[in-house]
Amino acid sequence: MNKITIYDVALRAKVSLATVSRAINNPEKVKPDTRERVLRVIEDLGYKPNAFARGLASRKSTTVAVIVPDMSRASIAEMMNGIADIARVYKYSILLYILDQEELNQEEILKEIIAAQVDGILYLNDEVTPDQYEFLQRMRDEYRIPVVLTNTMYPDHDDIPSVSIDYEKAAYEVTKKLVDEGRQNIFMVSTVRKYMVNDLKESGYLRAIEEAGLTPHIMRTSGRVNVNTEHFHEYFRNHKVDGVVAVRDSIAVSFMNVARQNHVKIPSDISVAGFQNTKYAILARPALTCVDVPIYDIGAVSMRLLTKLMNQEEVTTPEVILDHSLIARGSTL
Amino acid sequence: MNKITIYDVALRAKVSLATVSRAINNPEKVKPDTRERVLRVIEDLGYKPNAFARGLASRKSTTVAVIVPDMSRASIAEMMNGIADIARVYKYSILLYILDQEELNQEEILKEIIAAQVDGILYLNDEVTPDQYEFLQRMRDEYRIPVVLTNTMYPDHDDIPSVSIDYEKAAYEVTKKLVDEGRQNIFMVSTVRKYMVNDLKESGYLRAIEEAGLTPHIMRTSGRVNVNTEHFHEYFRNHKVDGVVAVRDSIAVSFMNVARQNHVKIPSDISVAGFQNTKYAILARPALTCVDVPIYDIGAVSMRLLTKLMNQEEVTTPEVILDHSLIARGSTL
DNA sequence: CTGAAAGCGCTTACAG
DNA sequence: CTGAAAGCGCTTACAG
Repeated sequence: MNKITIYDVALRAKVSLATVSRAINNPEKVKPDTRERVLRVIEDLGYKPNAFARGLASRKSTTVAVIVPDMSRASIAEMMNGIADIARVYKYSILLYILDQEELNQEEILKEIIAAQVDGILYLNDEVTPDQYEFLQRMRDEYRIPVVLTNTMYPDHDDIPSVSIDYEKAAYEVTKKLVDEGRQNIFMVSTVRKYMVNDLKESGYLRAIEEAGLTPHIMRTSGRVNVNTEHFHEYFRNHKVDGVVAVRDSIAVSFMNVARQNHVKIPSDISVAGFQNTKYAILARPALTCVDVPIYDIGAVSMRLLTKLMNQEEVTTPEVILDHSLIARGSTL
Repeated sequence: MNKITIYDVALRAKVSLATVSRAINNPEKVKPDTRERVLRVIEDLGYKPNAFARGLASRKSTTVAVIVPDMSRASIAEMMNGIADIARVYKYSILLYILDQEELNQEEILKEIIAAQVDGILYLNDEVTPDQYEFLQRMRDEYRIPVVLTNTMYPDHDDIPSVSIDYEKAAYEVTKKLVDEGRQNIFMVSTVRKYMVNDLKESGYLRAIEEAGLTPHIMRTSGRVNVNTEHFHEYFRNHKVDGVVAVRDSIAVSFMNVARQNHVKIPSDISVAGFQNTKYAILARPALTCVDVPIYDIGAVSMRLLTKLMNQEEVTTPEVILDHSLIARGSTL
């Protein structure tokens, strides 16, 4: 067992525990001489402060809670990488909370997070309901825990900082691309549930469509492949379509598959574009035109922003917008 | 702030703190009468034990470390769902450790995990090097922390429990399917780095090929799409291929794309199969035949197994093998 | 710049 | 079945 305590270090370095503690946490408050001696002993003994004792005494945990919906969406995994890398740099541990769909136990999770006494919270979710936003506000106001929204935002509020791209603009740009190709019947394929970022994508789409004097068509489908396949087939029977902007790559690919089954050629008959630039887009044939979202960076930047908040540093821009780009591939002209 | 402590509860319930503690942790040691009274007060006050104080006093954290390579592989995200669901049932928190490729800081992470005093470790990684295995053995022997290998195993050792499917058998079965179709030049597309489970897949492949009196061809490529695309093109110039078993769905899909570029028809000219049954397999055209790996279950079962080990319960089978199945789709005859 | 001491909020033998 | 008390391993005013 790792029995080495701060006391062992103090004994060996011939100082008090207080000094050992300071050498670790406030090195500038210790004379360079003794500091070095202490640090050497720490090294020699392989001493590592007990996280519980430290947490109990300091009321700080150097732990952040990462709250995610379910992890099955590829983008979240990549975001986690960005978060984890930066967390390591700043020596924070990550406590993972996965929200199941029902979210019945929201109150329970709140309590858990409080009990864990995390220093900060990263909230990764496309969807932020008013309830959830209020929940996060409570976390911040009542418990003084900084919160950052990662890859999402809440409309008309900037009291909780967020890191994201300009989804409205991105959607406008992709849609505009299809308009410029001369497409007349451009559909947006969005999701049934109300996702905040998808709302933004819809607005961007609408802006481009209206600007071009075309008629908007928003089709809401499920994220699940088997469900939306059925849905798409119906569409081909009843609608004229020559352009599609899907809110996710996988939905776009799924749409292309159905289009092909209906003997529609891509991109000559229909232009298709997606969002995220995942492996789905790259592996599809034709490869999918899409908005490239810097997912890793969004994770990394939001973790960095959170560290600033946890250190009470001044944060000037509560809403960080990262750059995106449009990647043209074979699914459009 | 959440100022409610065990002391507040004791005061209100007119008992000592010891009794409150027992009512929570060893309810059977408290008279039903008082127990109920205490629990009611806990409920009323919304009391939640401070995790640090508890951890410090009990030397138990009710936290498990989940060590994962990088999260970008879809399968791991799904496994995390299984882990998280079961963890919640048994009231364990999840501390996430993401290993970067280099793993230079392995020793550092070891120390971190020790300092965090986790009660158990779940090790998710296709690859287990001798170094890493030794590291895990130390965790278990020196620090008495139970460890479970999730979706991997270490050959010829069963001292660290594992949960997985029979990859050798699965690979044998897929390969056998291609053999039964009459394919003569069946390649296995595996990865450059030595992944334990991929070794097992290779053995299964070899067994089926040898049994059929065919010549084995194992091609090792990179997991990255742009790299292996190049690689595959070369193969078409230099080899006769009529069957391919890839160690991952995405590699199989990537191979199909290159095959099509080389004017090869699937499945008439080449049968292709993959592993995992991810969304890549479902979205591909033709849809990919593959081994369905019960990824969620592997996560859930290994977490459950870990809880048993942490409670010192008897564990009879150190190597849990879950069922897999073969899903035939359009990429094979 | 350093040390002695209190205290963080629990758990757990030890008595009774 | 219950309570008093020690102790888990740190941090942090407070003195000096």
